[in-house]
Amino acid sequence: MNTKYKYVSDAIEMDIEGGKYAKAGKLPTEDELIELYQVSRNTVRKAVDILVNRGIIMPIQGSGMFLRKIPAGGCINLENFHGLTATFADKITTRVIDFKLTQADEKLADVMQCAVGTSLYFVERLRSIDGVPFVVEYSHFNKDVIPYLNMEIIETSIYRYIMQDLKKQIGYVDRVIEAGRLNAHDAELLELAKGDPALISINRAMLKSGVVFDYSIDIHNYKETKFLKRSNFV
Amino acid sequence: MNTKYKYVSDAIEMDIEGGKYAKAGKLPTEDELIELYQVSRNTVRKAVDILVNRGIIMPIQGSGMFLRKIPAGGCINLENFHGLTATFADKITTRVIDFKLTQADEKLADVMQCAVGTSLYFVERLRSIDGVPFVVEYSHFNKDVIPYLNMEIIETSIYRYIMQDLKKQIGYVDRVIEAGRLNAHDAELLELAKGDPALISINRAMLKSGVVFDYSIDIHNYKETKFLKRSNFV
DNA sequence: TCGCATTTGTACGTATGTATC
DNA sequence: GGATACATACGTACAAATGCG
Repeated sequence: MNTKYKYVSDAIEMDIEGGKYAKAGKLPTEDELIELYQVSRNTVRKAVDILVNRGIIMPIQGSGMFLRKIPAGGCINLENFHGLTATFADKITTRVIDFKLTQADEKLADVMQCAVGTSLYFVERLRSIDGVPFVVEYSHFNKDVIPYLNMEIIETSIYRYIMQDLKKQIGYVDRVIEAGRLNAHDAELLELAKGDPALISINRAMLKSGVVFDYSIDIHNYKETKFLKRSNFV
Repeated sequence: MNTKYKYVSDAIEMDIEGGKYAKAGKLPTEDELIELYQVSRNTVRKAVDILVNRGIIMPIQGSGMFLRKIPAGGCINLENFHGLTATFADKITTRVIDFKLTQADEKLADVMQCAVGTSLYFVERLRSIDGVPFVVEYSHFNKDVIPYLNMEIIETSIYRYIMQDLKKQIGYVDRVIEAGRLNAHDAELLELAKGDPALISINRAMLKSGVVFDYSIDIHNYKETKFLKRSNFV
């Protein structure tokens, strides 16, 4: 089910990343994009809206649609979907610490909106970027949604597997971000000291149908991680 | 310049907050909202889109537009604009630590996209919620945009002053979130210990015209602060 | 300073597709 | 399979901000 606006949005984004509009610092006008992609104005505007919401461009009435400058130092853009693989792509290495089948206890059943006893995959992974330990991820996946997982999948990207192979559409992600202290276990994995600060992200991911399929706790290396959040107001 | 979609969006949001749809757990259908507000379908959809992007509702095709549950424990929603006053409203007290007129040095001129030597207001504030120290904010405001500030304004909400009194429209906010350690000064203000973890947010705010008017560094009490980020995918 | 062209923003209408119930 | 409800996509017209002459 491919849509025109998604196609246009992706095409524009790739052109931005390819540096096509870097010199001008702005996109072509709406009329030019209409001509270029042979779609209606609404479709161009819907495509552009996606990029606006992701903080990539900044339209200014009467003037144009300007590229937003990228802040220094590999931030994880919270609008990008599963930040890590989107931001660092091929630089990531993953070490699987634990991988097993479990059952939802009461607390997990509550946050994952499933029955107590539902089969869950539990995965603990250490992910490094250019060899530097970056984040310890404790993940729970609902086996009703993701019937099968293996080492190869969890060593690369589970999200890609869900979308490309299982053909399921990810709809919504809730993320709570806070700071805390490292326990001994996480500190060792991240090559930091027990009691050091930690940047913690607790995530709940849902399909378009609203079904929760992932609940995970990410303990980030505070020296290496920055989150970027860009907002637009109406 | 009041728009219909903003009116409808605000109206729906107030109804949600007032608990009008809590029992059903979902909004009226698009057709019902069209009838209710006497606007076109596109306008209803645009109004609803705002709430979707803010993570307040979750439309599911063929089914309805469902309310998204609010996570426990007073998170600051990163989609809400200037989180603090939006989230905690009347519980906030502000203590002004420092307030002076300065000039942009090279670093500030760079991030604020103004000339070196531009007049800036510098404000240091400690904000508490229900008497608990919550965040130390170090803010720089471009005096070309905000020609006048006084104690009363900085003790309440500068953003409200900009919008309601100066009638300027806030367009974009960039926010970088990281964790670090408290220095002695901030620790004392937050009633924590030097070296304790800190949740740090560094913000740049722009008007709709793209002019940067605020650059601020917020040092949050890590025991009290949680950020909430909700995303939708296409 | 004024006016005009450019460019994005708002609002309406219509038709058809697609997922859910 | 039919009804319901959200999603995509086309079109039109006018408003509002910017920028240039």
